Amino acid sequence: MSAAPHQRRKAERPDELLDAALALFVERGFAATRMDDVAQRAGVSKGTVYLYWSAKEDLLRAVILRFLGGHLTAGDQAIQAHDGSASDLLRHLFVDWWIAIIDSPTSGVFKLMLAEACNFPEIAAFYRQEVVERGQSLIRRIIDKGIADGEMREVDVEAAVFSLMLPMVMLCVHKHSIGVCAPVEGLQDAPRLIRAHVDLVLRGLLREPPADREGPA
Amino acid sequence: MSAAPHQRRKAERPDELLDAALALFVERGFAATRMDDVAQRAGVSKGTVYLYWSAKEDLLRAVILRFLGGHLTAGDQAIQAHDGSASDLLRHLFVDWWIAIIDSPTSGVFKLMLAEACNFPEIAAFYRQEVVERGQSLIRRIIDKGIADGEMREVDVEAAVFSLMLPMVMLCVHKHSIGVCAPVEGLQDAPRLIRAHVDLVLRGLLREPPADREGPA
Amino acid sequence: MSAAPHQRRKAERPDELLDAALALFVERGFAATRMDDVAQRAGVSKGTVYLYWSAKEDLLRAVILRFLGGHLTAGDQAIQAHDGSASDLLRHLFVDWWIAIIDSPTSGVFKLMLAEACNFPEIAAFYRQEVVERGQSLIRRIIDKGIADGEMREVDVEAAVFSLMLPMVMLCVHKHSIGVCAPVEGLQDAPRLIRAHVDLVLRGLLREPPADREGPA
Amino acid sequence: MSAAPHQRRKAERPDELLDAALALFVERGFAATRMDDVAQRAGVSKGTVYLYWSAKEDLLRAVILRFLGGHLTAGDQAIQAHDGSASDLLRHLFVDWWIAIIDSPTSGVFKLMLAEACNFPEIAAFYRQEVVERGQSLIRRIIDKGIADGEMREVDVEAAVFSLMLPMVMLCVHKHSIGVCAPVEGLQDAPRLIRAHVDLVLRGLLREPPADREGPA
DNA sequence: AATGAATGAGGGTTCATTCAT
DNA sequence: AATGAATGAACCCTCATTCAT
Repeated sequence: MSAAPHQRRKAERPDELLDAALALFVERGFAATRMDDVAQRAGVSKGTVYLYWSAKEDLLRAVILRFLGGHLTAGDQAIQAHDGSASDLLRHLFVDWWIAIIDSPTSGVFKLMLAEACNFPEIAAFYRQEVVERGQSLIRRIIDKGIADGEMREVDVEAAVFSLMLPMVMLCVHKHSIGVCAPVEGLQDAPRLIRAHVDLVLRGLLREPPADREGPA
Repeated sequence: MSAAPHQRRKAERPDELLDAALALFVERGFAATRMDDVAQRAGVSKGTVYLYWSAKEDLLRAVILRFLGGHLTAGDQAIQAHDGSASDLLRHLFVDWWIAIIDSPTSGVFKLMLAEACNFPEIAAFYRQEVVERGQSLIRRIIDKGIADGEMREVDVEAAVFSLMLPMVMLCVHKHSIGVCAPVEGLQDAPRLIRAHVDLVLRGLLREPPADREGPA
Repeated sequence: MSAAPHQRRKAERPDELLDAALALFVERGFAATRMDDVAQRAGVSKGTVYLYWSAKEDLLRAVILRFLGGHLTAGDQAIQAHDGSASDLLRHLFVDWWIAIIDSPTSGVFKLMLAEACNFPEIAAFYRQEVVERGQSLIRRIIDKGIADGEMREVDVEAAVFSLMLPMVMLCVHKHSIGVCAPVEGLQDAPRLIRAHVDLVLRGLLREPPADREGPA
Repeated sequence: MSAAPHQRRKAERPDELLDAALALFVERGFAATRMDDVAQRAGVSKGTVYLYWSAKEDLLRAVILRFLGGHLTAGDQAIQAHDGSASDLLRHLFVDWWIAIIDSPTSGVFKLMLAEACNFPEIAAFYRQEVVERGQSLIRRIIDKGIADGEMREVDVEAAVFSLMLPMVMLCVHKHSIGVCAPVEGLQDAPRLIRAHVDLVLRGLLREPPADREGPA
């Protein structure tokens, strides 16, 4: 409530600092971000950051962990709760999930991870296991179900997973990279691209493509 | 064959330095790479780098320019020379072009650009114009041709372009990122993924999908 | 017997803090000791130290003053009370006094003073006056008496004083320095060294050395 | 010869820096000395120090090693070369050696070592082995010889060694401590104190003390 | 009296850049 | 053209000190 320099806000501080750190790490890169900048953006002084993490690297770890926590578990549960066909799952859950991700701060973590993976192999290993592989497995289960149900052709499932996922991740990366400073016309409207991509790939996957109602945008 | 080794050395210095700089910028990031590291990797002393570029940023610019030069023009000419159908172009030229890119140092430039775009907007603008937009335009022309020939459905062309391109770029980025330190099973075999992706998307694009000869890999 | 434990605590806080501060200042040096360490060793929080002393330097001053208070006055009185010969005084009072000092926390103050004298000239001046010079004067009076009584030769009294005192101080310093981390064999048994030293010097001082009853230890 | 900022003096720099570092470490203590101060005193900039030692602690190690190198070996050889009696050795070699030490920068190393031993146990172990124990052993051999020759009584040799050495070391420590900022009258004239101390102890050691020619100073 | 979150100046160390050789 | 010693600004991190509670 008070605005005195010595506010006592231990409870809120860490989250504010993690928000600030994520924004700056994503925008400038880890090495190019100064601890001072993080502190200032969160409205505290340099020393305060060190009350919560003992080194810049620890702060990075905390940022990654925090912003990769919830989403995947949410996706997992949504799939289990859903009882539609595989193409329904892709057309709705998958699409909605990625639209939400792109709008959330988590989208930045993809850029951050890809940029810093080599410098922090231990964080990269966590990312691969908890994000990449869990994500792959979610999509794979959907496609497997589609094939088992006879809805989809017997494709190279692993490759199809990547056809679905890689452009999603790339949209996230792009949004926080070229998208910020040299916007590419047509890459701005992520929801439209996501829907169109899923439609296109789905038509490639399905045994019986739907009647063609759509013309060019 | 060539001049004396010592002479040849001199003439090749800048290229050796650019090679070294690219490798390190891609692996560690621009800010985390020291001029000393670049010099050492090229087998010269720190001061020598400054004989060719007057600042670290200039070196970055030179690296980007050098490694983004040729490939696109080559693609441009190949398309013009080719006289097959749109699906042939995608299945052969597009696929071969990207397989070559992934194996070349240029694949690293994508990671570098995405990581540093915000810090060097001027380089990002160049990249958008010379790489992203020219690339888009190449693919768009192929799809436009496919539609004009009646081979392809009247899809959202812009979205289809991104469906084709984004995973290619993502494979490049991944190769120099998680792929280095926490390899993801299934993402290692890029040629197979590229072919499968083009097949899948192509089947989504074509008016009359080919008979289904392929099972899962 | 005493007040409630909580009450007693409060009253003894400053002393507990001074004990902690002395131990750490002696072990690590003044500059290398953190206020936090002092507080923790005394079982209080950092801020509490500032309730009693307003700066780290003040704490140092308090430590020095406290631990250099009593001993010398005690020595003074003991000499006045004693009515034996000069050699008796040395062999008993002097020896016992130093044996007690070495075992007490005061021995650490010598190390602390010698290490910090240049940085705190005002404390050094106090030390010189209250400790060095009063100590010198005590010993000088003993030797003067020995000479006046004809028991001792007419030696360079000032030099003899230092011959007696310097090794005592050195034993104290050593105990808290090399003695802690790289013990020197033979320097561990301070009482034996003190007695032997006094014997040796006394034999050098006396007009008629005692019959030689002792062999090597 | 030139005074340009970019002098090329790799050969002389380290010694100049070690001189500066010793002086400051001795005067202010290791922790209280800034690398900046060391650099400035040697007339170079902060970064230059790191061209020669990679951390402050390494600089400390180098200082200790450099200034404890020669003296003891010199003492060793002098004893072997000398063919006089044990009392001659003490009265001349020992006295001269310590007078030289006190006047040399090495005397400061004793203060530095005693102050920092606990913080750098590995350096302390080196000091104990190379300085303390070698020094002890030199003196012990002299006294052993004196006893073997029948010149000296059969005293506690180890204790006698300390009676001779401790005041010498203490004079060194004192010179760089209280002696700098709160000079003690009578402790200023080290040569006189050293000679008087050796005389006194020698008279305690000898079987037949010399006739008493000397009065008080 | 006591706490401990917060501050910010300061020190160790790094590294882009310069320049005499 | 090439070197590498030297510089000094900048950054990470520490810690004496403050102050709201």
